[in-house]
Amino acid sequence: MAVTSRERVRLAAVKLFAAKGFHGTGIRDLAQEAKLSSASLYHYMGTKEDLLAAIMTESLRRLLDAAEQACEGVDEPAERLRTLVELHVLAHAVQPSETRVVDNEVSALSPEARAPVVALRDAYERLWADAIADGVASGTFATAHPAVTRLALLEMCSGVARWYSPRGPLSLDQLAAHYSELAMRALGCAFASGHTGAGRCREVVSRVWGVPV
Amino acid sequence: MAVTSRERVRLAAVKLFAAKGFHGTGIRDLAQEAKLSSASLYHYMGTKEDLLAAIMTESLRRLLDAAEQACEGVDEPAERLRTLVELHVLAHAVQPSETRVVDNEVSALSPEARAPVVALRDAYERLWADAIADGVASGTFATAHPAVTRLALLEMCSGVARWYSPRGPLSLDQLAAHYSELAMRALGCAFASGHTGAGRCREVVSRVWGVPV
DNA sequence: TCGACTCTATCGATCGATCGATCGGTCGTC
DNA sequence: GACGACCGATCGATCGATCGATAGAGTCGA
Repeated sequence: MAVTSRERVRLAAVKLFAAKGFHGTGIRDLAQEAKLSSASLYHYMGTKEDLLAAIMTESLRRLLDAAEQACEGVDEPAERLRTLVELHVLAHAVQPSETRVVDNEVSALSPEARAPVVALRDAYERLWADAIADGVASGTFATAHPAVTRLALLEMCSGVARWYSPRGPLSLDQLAAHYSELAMRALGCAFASGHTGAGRCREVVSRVWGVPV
Repeated sequence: MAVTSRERVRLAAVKLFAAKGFHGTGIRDLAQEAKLSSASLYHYMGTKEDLLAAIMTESLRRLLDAAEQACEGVDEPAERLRTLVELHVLAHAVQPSETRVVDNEVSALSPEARAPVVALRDAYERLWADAIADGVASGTFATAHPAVTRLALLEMCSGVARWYSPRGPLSLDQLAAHYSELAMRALGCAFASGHTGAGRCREVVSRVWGVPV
């Protein structure tokens, strides 16, 4: 069989949790989407909350790995932040459902299940914080409140998952380049040296998420 | 009585819908928060969905009115966008629950209830689109994809409701000024003429939402 | 080669709990 | 005595989850 039942359950959950929310999605909705009975679902998962937590940690784990791979050897802070922005935007554009679940359903988790998810999220945001702090320290970036700027840029980039459509006028490359330009400008770094890492981001996204970019 | 039951129901709904989502909030949760029985709730509202729709339309109506008031007589595009950004950020900072419900729970509405909400949202975004288009036309702004930039800035500003705390290091004034600066930079308009409308935004927010700013 | 046995994948039926909503009331106040 | 405010009890529906069962594929000793 090309797609296992286990994979169908996961895909169904990502799709429905993103579209209707965790609490808005019933076990029977999940079963119908995965073409299984509601009882069979429990052969592949623990509780509904376990399923959500697994999706979130796996998705964040992938994003964190991808970001670390893409940044490897990129020392110049502006270049590193460009890479982070482009990777984030590409990930949110090619996996909007997954990223929407991660971004919107954290509050549906119990405190115990939430902790590891928040830890992964913090580790990921640390990459952004370090790149911005390095850029500020070296004089490349000029921003009065680096932490606020980081949050603003992250929210800006995550928003892509809420509206981007591949049928729209922008290609993924154009989208990533535009956001990277917005971020550089916001950081007072409009005339940064030529950016050469876009291809590497595409390659990492393609490999980590297994989709053509 | 200082606070009517009707107001308590509304406040309870905003608080709980923002914290746990529409589907994650039960009628009994609402009743407990509003200090009423679940039966009495229905003396003040229609269905649970009616309550959500009323909160969303009222909240968006207020935001749209406030934006129109704040922009009245502001002709210079950069100045107009600054005003919109500051108003949006202030509104999201002082009313995070309301704005989170508006931003996150649209998909919980049935198509019939959703239409007027989306129409209001579109009218509001039109103000942003016009300001950006005017600025691009007059050469004040430089952006390759105005529509994408508008979405990026809107998501960036709306994100404030997800993290801002008045106990943090930034005052509301500093927050609004910083976001307005980020937006101007992103639009390639870093050296815009002195901004004088911050006081007007504070006044409008204070009046429309009835809170001290 | 053949039964006996095990394991995986799946299901219909159903559990107790909770859901949103409604009923027929009881208060106090004007 | 009419009315607005409010509630205990309860409705049918749906919730997440579990039950015992079955069909089929693989395993293994005789």
